[in-house]
Amino acid sequence: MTEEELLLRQLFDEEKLTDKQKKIIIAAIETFSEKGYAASSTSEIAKKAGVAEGTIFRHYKTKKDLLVSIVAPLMTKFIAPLVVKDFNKVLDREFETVEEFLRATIENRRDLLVRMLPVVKIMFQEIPFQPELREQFLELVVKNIFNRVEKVIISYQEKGFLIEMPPESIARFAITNILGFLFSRYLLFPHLKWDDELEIERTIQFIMHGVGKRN
Amino acid sequence: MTEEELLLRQLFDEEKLTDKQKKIIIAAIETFSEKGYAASSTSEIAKKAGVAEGTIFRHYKTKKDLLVSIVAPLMTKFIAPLVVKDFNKVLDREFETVEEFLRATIENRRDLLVRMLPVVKIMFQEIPFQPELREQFLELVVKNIFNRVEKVIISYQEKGFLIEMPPESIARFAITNILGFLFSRYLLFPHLKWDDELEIERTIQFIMHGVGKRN
Amino acid sequence: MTEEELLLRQLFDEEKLTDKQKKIIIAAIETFSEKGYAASSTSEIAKKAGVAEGTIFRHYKTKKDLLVSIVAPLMTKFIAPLVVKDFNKVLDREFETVEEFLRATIENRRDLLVRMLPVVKIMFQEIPFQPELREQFLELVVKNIFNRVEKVIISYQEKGFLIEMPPESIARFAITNILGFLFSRYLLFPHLKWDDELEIERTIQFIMHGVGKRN
Amino acid sequence: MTEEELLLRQLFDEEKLTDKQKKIIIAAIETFSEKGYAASSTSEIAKKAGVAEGTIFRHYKTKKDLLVSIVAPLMTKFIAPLVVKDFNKVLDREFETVEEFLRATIENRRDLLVRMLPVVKIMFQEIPFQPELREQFLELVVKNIFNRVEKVIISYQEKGFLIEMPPESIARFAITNILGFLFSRYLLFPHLKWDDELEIERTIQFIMHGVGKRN
DNA sequence: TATGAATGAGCTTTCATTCAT
DNA sequence: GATGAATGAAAGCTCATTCAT
Repeated sequence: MTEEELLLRQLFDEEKLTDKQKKIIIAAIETFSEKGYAASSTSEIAKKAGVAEGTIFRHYKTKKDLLVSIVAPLMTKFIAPLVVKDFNKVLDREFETVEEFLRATIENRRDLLVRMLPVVKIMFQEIPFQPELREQFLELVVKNIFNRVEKVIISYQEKGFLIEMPPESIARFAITNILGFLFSRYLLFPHLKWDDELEIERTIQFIMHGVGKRN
Repeated sequence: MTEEELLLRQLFDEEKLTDKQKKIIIAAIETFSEKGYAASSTSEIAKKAGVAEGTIFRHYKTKKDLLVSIVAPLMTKFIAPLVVKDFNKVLDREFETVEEFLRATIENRRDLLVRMLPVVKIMFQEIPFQPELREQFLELVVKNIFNRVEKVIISYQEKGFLIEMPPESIARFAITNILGFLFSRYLLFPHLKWDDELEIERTIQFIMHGVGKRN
Repeated sequence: MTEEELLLRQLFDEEKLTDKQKKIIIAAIETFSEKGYAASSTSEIAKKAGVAEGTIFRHYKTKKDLLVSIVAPLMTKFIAPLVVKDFNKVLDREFETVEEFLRATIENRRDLLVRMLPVVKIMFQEIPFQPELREQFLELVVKNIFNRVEKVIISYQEKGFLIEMPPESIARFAITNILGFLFSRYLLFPHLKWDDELEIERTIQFIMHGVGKRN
Repeated sequence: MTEEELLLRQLFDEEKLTDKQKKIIIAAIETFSEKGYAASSTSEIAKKAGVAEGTIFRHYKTKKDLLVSIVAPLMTKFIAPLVVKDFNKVLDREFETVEEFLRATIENRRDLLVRMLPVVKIMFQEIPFQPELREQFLELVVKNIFNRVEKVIISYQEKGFLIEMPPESIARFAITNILGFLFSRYLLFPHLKWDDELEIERTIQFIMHGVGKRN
């Protein structure tokens, strides 16, 4: 059992899901992620999950309900915690540079993030079309993350490691560049050859120093 | 007739499309952009275009053909030129700073880009699911743009305005941050309040100097 | 319930078909036989069968699949056995003339054959256009029947009742003339008046003695 | 230009058809023959004929009209004459055997018949479904041919070459066996290996003497 | 006369959803 | 709870036919 499946099962246990429900969710994640929500059929998901078509509708009133039931709890319980996990520790440590913080943050979470990419992919694919998800995303993820991240940023600004730009802008740039790398790497052009360590290092360097030459 | 429609019509004239074909394309862009490709029905597009459903299939053998016929020529004829337009002029000018170049590049094109956002949205929504589009995108847009952008970057590197990072990485960061802003601004959170000029300025500043403090 | 339907139901039971599937097959046979495969619509078949159109496609992936599913098993289970049924008995009997054998063979089977004519009609209508059916027909019917018929012919040749022509040619002539009568009678010109018994007798006479006068 | 095309063109000239009409008819024969009438589309015929779709409907009000326009004149002007051609000569000649008559009749016409098989195929495919064609066939071909053939048969009966069976029955058997051979050979199993001369000889022998042994 | 874009009815097929078992 | 046959609306697509040019 992979770490990802473990994580999902943890989640399942909290929700007290039956065995069939778990299989349905795993199959749905795989299918939605590969083909997109609209192009996925419930019959295909049922087949992949090894359950009857009717079983899906016993647990989820509609197909959209299945989508929301997958993405919503993962937004609350998984993605937000993933990003802000251990930030308190970081905040307590002294003399740490921002570079080290970023490196630790990215590297610690990269593997897991990669494994969760199917769900992330679904999330970003569907947010433009599902107002329900968009609002949940704003409420649960964006606000949550930005709040926590801003605190870290302010702390580093106070230590003189970061410029005086508004914390939410710094947060946006940091997140944009991390996600920008991950999206190029795993969603848009997974077939190209990538030197992951080097790209991460460059991303950190870029976030910190930009590309303008200091004279 | 909006400027966007004008632009489309320019494009149409080059392709010598009939009146109905133009209406179909406009309706398809609108529908695909609003609902995504898979969730759009040809009957809805036909209705919106004011033509019979059969007319769509007279011009485009399949629904996917319609998608590709919309996105592909816009990739070749519009998006790539849009990004690299006037780069030669820029390259000729002396004493110009990178900041000014970025500002000119972004501001010149922003309005148009915003109007073309429906197509851009379709492009990025469908690239993960349509290998055909992904390859065309790599071939027509990525290579084309990166080639041109790299020349500009090298020229600025020679003038001592940019650090010695590989040009394609600098290009990736610049594009990531510009698109990152535009996506947040227009696709993900169009409902939030934005101070566009300020955000553009900050994006430029960020690209140039990062967020690390110079001691 | 007619004898034909009884026969079909026998067949159905072996295949363990649901009630709706049986209705679909009966309706399909009727429709294909009346209008030909290509001119029959699935919606008409569904209406005639009293099921929803979707039900047809739940059981038969495509319309062609429905055609093949009707014709193929009837070729294996019905037509070949029909023709060669009881041949062993015939082979065991002594002193029987070929005329009596032909008369028994034709008369025994004529009623049933007439009732199965819809399926036979479909078979012969579609064999020129469906390579799949043609191959199945060759494999299941032609080889099977010719093998058995040849044995009978050789047995009668040994008894001195038949000339020394190759058995497969004799078989071909016999079958041609029997089918030729049945086709003229039931497919091409069913509206003409026919004296069936007389025509059968003449057919037998013709097969045995030809039309040349013995001097 | 093959003999078949020559024949068609002869026919065309009598009907004073335009060049496009001829092309349409040739294309329609080819398509109907390959796929059957219902499975052939007018657009495919138009493409094959090198004319616009509209052109077909300028000359033939409906698709069925095109079918009838092809089959009907060929029934009157071609098939009936083909079968009964030169019968008068035959009737005049003395001492000719039936075998020689059949051999001459079959062999003389076989090549041409083979080339006309597409039309013959269409005719027999569609007669069961098109009452119009069936009536024309009965009127133009069956009666015509049977009349002429019967005269020949009676003549040979008078000469003592044929048994006293009703002429129309003798005609039916002869035609059945000739067509039976040609259908097996060219429509049902064209892929098998055939020794044409031998089969024709056997067919003649069979028609004359049957398969019963003379003791 | 010939064209071919346009039509819309109708085709085959898919699919989310229901419900008797 | 679980099933899967059945549904029927709607999907993508085809095609004979029309008509302005």
